[in-house]
Amino acid sequence: MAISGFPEWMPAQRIIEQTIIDRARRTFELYGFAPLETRAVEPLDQLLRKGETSKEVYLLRRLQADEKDSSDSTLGLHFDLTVPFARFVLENAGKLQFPFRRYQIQKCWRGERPQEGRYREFLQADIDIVDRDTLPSHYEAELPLIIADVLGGLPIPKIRIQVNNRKVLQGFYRGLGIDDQDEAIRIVDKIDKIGPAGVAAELASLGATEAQAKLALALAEISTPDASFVELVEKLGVTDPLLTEGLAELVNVVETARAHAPGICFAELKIARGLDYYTGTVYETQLVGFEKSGSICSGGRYDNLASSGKETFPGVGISLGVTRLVGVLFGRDALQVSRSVPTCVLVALPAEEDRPAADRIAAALRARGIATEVAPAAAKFGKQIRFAERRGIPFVWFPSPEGDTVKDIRSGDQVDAAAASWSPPSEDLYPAVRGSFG
RNA sequence: GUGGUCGUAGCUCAGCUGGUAGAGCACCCGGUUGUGGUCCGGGAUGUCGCGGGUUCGAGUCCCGUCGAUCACCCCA
Repeated sequence: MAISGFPEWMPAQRIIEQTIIDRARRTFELYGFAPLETRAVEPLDQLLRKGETSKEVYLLRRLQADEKDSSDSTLGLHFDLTVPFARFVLENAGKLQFPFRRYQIQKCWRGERPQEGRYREFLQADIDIVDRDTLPSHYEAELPLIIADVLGGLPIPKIRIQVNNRKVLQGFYRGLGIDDQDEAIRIVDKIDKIGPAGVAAELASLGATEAQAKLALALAEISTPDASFVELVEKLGVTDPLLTEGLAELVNVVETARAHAPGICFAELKIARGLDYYTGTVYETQLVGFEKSGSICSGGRYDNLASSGKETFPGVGISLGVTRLVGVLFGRDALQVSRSVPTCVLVALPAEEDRPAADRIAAALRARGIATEVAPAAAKFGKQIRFAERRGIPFVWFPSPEGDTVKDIRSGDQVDAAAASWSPPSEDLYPAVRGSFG
C-alpha cells in the first residue's frame, strides 16, 4: 500500500532519476564542490531557529520512549539541506577551509499535503558556498550558471531562472514609506495567484495608500533579461540606500548569467521566496511549459543563518528539487528510457550445461564495463530474445562451438563476436533517457 | 491542517433507475521440437482501494478510512 507523499518509482523511473542525480553530482564536482552528507535529524530548536516552519517538521519519537524523559531535545527530520548545513558549518568551522563550497544530495521531509510535484519525502540536490565574516557577491552570480549547466545537459524542457534581491524589495518599500516590508513582500509574492487587484487590496489592508500600492505593483511587473531593469526601477522615483545596493547586486547576477548562459536568467522583481532566512539574492526556476508546477530549483543568499553570535558565516545556496522535477515530468509522460534494466547484453543459454561457459562470457564482458546477464533458463531462443526485448536489452549473445555471435535485436543484425574484444556502440552502454515535450 | 473531484483485470476504460463483472491492448500456451517482433487458434486474470452500514441482494446507495489529484496554505 502506498503512503501518501512518499513516492516509490518503478525501475525505469529510478533510472531516469539516477541519470539526473549523476549529472548533478558530476557537474557540482566539476565546479569544485566537496561532497557532504549530514544526518537526517536535527534538534527541533535548530530546525525552528529561522522561520515559522514548525508545522512542516516531522518529529522522531522512540516507540518505547519514557514519558518522563525530558533529557534530550526533540529531534525532527530536516526539511531542507541548508539549515543542517549551516549547523554543520558552525560546529566544524575550525576544520573547514573558507570559502567552503559543498554539495549535498539527500532526502528531505515536510509534513505537507501532497500533490503532483509536492511530496512529504523528496530528494534535493543542494550546493552552497559559505565564507567567514563576509561573502563576495560574485558567488551569487556563479550559482545560476552551475544550475544551467546541470539542467542544460539533461533531456528536460528549457528552464527559466528568475532572480531577485530582497534588498531591492525591502529598500523600495522602505523608501516608499511602507512600514511592514516583510509582510508587503509576502503579499506581492502572491501576485500570480491573486492578481494585481488582489495584491492592491491586501496592501491597502496593510495600511498602504493607493499610490504606494500602485508603485509596489509597478515594481513587481518589472522583468528583464539584462540590466535594463535598473532604469525601469529608477523611473518609479523611489530612493533608498538598500535599494541601490540590491540593484547593483542584481545587475551583477543577471549580467554574468547573460554573458555565460544567455536566455535563461531573468531579473524578476516580483519573486520573494518563502523561507525567510534569505537576505539578498533569491532564485526560483521554472520549467518552460510547466510553470504551474512551481519552482524546481530555488535558493538565495543568507547572511545570518550560520551565526553563533561571535562568528558569522554568510552563505549562498541553491537547491534542485529532484523528486519534484521527475514527478512533474512523469506526470505528463514526458520522459522515456531506452530500457528498464541496466543490462546491455543478454547471454543466451543453448542448454543448461552451457551455463558455465555463458558465465565466462558474461564475466569477460563485465570486466570491460558492459552490463551483462545470463538468460534465466535454456528456453527456446525465441523466448530468450523475447526476455531481452521486454526489458529493452539491446543485444543477445549466442554462444556456439563454431564461434559466438551477437545480435542487435532492434535491427536484427547479427555478427561474429568475441567476448574479449566486442563492444556495443557507446550510446547503448547505458540506458538512454529521452524527453518528449512540446 | 481545510475543502472539492476521483479509485472496476498489468494498462485504458464500460457496467443503464441496486439483481451476483465485461471490452480493447498487454500477458501465457500452441501453430513454428530452440532466433523474437506479423498472422491464426486457444487460455488465465479481478478480495470492483479498504472497513462498516442500509437491503432478500451493493461495483452501483450511506458513513468512515486509505490512495491519486486539484484549490487554500506552503514550497523542492
